[in-house]
Amino acid sequence: METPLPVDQHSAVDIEGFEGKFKALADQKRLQILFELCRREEVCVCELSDRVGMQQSKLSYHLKILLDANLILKKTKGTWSYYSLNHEEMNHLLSPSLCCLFRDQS
Amino acid sequence: METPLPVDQHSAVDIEGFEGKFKALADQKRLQILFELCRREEVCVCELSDRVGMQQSKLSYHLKILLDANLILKKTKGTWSYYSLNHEEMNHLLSPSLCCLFRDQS
DNA sequence: TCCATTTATCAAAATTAATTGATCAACCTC
DNA sequence: GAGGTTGATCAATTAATTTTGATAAATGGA
Repeated sequence: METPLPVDQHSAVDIEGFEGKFKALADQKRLQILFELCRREEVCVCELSDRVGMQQSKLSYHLKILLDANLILKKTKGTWSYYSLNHEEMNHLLSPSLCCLFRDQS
Repeated sequence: METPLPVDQHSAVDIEGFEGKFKALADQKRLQILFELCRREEVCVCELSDRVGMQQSKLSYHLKILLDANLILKKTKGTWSYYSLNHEEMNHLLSPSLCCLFRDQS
């Protein structure tokens, strides 16, 4: 049996939110997706599927995780879904040097 | 069957290394540990165990993951192990605003 | 030496996450 | 409306991670 959680209000609140974001980043395939999204403006699922060599259902699974973590954004046009990087969120999370990996070099 | 991996040399190399670091960050208990380590210089396992309310074997398991990811440092004195935050690595990884969560406010 | 303390590690069980192939809903064109 | 396309979701399987309690190694003190 463990003693109850430590009780730093501040940490409890903030840390919970970050777990999800780091979980989303903690996967090579999802990093690959983010890296790819960086290099294009908006990409539809079928194009992304080609680019990263991942079957559609698997890709949708990972995109959902990234979307739930608010690391990417989604725009729907008819049957198509276009995904893009949430630069603001990424920059808020990662160091400037790391951001470069996930942002256009220009 | 999936097509082979996408072939951006640069991404492949860099991304692989970050997966491990983000994996280490992707857990509430480990974020708690990091947060706690921030507020002290060097902390031994038994003190940390009290502070975060986690049994010793579990804590050692998580400390090892953080250590393997190079996010924390370890110093041994006799039977005691003292852990501390690897500020350099954390700062290299996280945004300045996020670093603050894991660094002394001074 | 004997005993208590600190910490790491192990194997088993429990929990959580990822993959797969199939299906479904929405939309578009003819 | 029929048929094709896009993309989300589902259930079942597989894989990976975490938890647990026990044990072991190393140290220090009586």
